[in-house]
Amino acid sequence: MAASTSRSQAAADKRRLILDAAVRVFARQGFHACRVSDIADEAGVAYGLVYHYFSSKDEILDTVFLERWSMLLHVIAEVDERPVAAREKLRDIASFIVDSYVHDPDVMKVIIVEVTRAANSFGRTHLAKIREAYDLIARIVAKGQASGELRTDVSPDFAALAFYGTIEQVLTGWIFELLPQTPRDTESAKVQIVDTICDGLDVIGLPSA
Amino acid sequence: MAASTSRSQAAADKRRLILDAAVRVFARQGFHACRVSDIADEAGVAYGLVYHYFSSKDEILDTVFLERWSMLLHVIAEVDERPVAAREKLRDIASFIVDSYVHDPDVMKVIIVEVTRAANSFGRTHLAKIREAYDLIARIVAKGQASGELRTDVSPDFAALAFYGTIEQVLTGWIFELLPQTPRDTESAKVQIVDTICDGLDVIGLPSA
DNA sequence: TCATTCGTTGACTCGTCAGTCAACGATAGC
DNA sequence: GCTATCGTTGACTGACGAGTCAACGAATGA
Repeated sequence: MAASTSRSQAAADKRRLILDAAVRVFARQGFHACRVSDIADEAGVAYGLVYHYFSSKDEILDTVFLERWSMLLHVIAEVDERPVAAREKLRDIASFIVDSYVHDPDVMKVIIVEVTRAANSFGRTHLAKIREAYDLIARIVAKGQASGELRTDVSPDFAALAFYGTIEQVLTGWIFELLPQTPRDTESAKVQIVDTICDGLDVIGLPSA
Repeated sequence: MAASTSRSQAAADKRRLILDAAVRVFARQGFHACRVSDIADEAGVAYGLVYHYFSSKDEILDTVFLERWSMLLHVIAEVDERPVAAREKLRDIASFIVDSYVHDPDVMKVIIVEVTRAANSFGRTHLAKIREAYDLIARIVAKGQASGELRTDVSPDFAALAFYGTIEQVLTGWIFELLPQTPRDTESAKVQIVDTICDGLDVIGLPSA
């Protein structure tokens, strides 16, 4: 009847339904440990329908990762366009990632645990895409060094690794409940990440206090 | 005849042989992707013998991890005993881990890729053991804060995460060849890790140059 | 020399699960 | 109302691989 209930729209909704169910199942049981039937059950659809919308179990995870990672790359690139200090750019990126986790922990858990931190099995396919993020961050650092904001005795690549590594480690800490994650904690993490990294990168590091 | 060729000694050697072969296979193919028969083939023994020395495929990885991680915990605790500056302690720990990788990349690759960074599947079992390392590092930071060497506006737990996270990210970069790893690179990484983290932790951060 | 022990062998079993497929049924167009 | 389309169903298959087990044989000790 209405356009919103047309054949193709309903199909798109079902696809989304399966995708969202898959995220919950992957987050709960892990990609390898779960069965495709678990995803179908979680979504409330028949087993076969999963294969109507996706060609394989892998493709579901691919889709989940690419959807979100593309968003991240887009945000990093956009932040770098802004005419602000390098430190502020890094703060915005850290904030975006932390907020992404707070807003939807399951998706971030799946991306980190099953792709980013699983470069051996699944991440291998996406290594290039993951690397793009490192490179964009390294570029921000390089610009900061060129403008004299950041010290030059740490390579941009290394700095990007330390920056992203710290963020990922913090999210991992939350995911596995090694670190408290009250709204207060998640908010202060944004500051601590940038403070810790930047006061080691600034030409003259001064404690913020 | 000689004690070195006694029954029990020969058995211990075979066990070691299988363990070393498993490390190579895990590093090459990944824990999930390899078959137990691959390990047997690599070790040059019959399939069944693997199950004579280990009760399951999991137990092999357990053994590999625990052997090396216990060593790491021991070193961290020992370093903390030394009457030196916190920064020097962190430098020694970073050096030990980097040297471990340089000396035997396969073992470190397996531990990081299959256990440390796989907290969802396998690492879950070892979460407590992994956490011990964070806690020991956090204690070093806390002492450094108490003695006035390190700034106090970053929590020890957070600092430990940033420190270890940076190291792990660098090793991961080497493992997946995102980062150059000539002897010169690995040596300079030791310095860069500590510089990056500490000049953000020191009361007054000054570039080392 | 014979018997016992135990390291060693590899073919086999058995459960699991990704992916297939034939059939069903609701909607849309005629 | 009739037919074609296509979303939907779930039982089934085929491959794969962890773990078992019965039998073998080389040291050891009597």
